[in-house]
Amino acid sequence: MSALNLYDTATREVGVFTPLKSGEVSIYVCGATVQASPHIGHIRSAVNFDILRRWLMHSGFEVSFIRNVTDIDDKILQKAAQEKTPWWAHAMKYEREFTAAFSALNVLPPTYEPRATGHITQMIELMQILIDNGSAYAPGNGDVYLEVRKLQRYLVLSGQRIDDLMPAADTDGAISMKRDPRDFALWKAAKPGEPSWPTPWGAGRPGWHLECSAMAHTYLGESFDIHGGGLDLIFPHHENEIAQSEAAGYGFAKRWLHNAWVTQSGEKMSKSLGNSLLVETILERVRGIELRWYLGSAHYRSMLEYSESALDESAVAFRRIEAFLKRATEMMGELPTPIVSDAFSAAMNDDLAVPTGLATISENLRTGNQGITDADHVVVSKSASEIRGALGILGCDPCDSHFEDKSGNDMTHAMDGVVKLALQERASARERKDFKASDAIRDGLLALGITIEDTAQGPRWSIMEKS
RNA sequence: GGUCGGGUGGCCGAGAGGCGAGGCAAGGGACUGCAAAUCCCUCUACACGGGUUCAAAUCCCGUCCCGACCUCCA
Repeated sequence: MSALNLYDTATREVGVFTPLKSGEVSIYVCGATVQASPHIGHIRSAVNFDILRRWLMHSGFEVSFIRNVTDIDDKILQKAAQEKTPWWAHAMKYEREFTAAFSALNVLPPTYEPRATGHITQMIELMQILIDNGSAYAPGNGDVYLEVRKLQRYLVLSGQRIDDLMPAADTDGAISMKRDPRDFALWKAAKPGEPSWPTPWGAGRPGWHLECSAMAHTYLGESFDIHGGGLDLIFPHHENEIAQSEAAGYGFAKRWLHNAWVTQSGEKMSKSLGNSLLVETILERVRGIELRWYLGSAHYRSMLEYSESALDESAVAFRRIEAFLKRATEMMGELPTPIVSDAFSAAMNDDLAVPTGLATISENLRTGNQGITDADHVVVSKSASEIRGALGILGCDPCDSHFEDKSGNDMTHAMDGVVKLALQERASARERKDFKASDAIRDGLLALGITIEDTAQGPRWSIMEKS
């Protein structure tokens, strides 16, 4: 089997992935700033990195997966003030929404999920190092800045030059205490009424995502394998993380992965544009597993142009796969064992080429369906196993216990009996060629959301999924 | 202005020098009492103009168009 190749934003090239420690992979992904409800763009990012994680685990790696929660920032304070709720209550509310959305989409919980507010000590330690070695300065107004002109390297991810950057909007001309307008805040002095934590340089709160540098260091060490996040974090968020960490002498991330957006009419989904689609809203239309299938089906570096028809089409395609697995299971009398095929592996090893991987599912689906028609157990078993194996990597295995109905009032058995009684009536009507009566039964069941299919092995019924 | 992506059939979406991924839709067919489900067949493409090459969707040059980032967006 071929080795895993991954893209690296820093080099803009796909190359062989070799972890720092053999057999182990450390990943830090920028999670949510919990200031509002999650939209499908946020969750796409989580799904993409979850697929990476599952693939690494399948490939035999021990994966440490850290995904942070930024629970203190300007927008959280601003929105909490608008809603007249304490900032921490605001943050917690949305953190729960994110957690619920992750769970609904079968995103594995991270190995650890550190919150910014729980790591102020580590941030102070980091700032102390940066001030001591001359990389950062505290001009006395309570802020702490990183001096970008002193950095050995800066803007290595975005490939820009400091002098090409547009003047920063936050410099406020003469008021600025910065040595250079491009210097950025590691720590921000508290304004009256704002929450703050004491430091040697004054009370305040984290600046440019200092928490990510501090927490990555705390849980993954000075160097780690992969840092992930959305495309829009490249600059300035990730550039600043690199600057803060490298100035402290850390090796930091060896590889950078960035996922592309979900767009609408070609435009990025964002709250400011008013075109964001909340996960909650979409889940009224399709099931979590279907939304995940949709979000995961595009290559992670490609924009995913959202439309209702594309979502619906994708859900229908997924149900076809599900229906096959169900029929295959009925035919074989047991769940197919998941097997990851060589073709699917090759696709995943090529920078997680999910779309190419999906082609292998389509091919298996076709041969598998033919196998059912031919009652060929060997063919059906192989196809079903390979499909299940691929779906498992994508986090969309319908047999995954995560997607089981946990309501506890499973009426399937009773229902099966009732429907079979109706089907017996229909069968006898068909025997006496009373198709009017037999169709009436079928239509009646259909009206209740139960579809009937006549197969060589007799009729089978299923409940239509919501759509 | 700087930086980075992208333009592939009716639609979605891979590929990155030579064998036309795959899906959806459409049309035809098989199966069926009719359906449904399933299978088979058919169709169409690489934004534009040059160039390199035996061979270009793929490499080079130029043009047009779209998008993103440029100090707190996934």
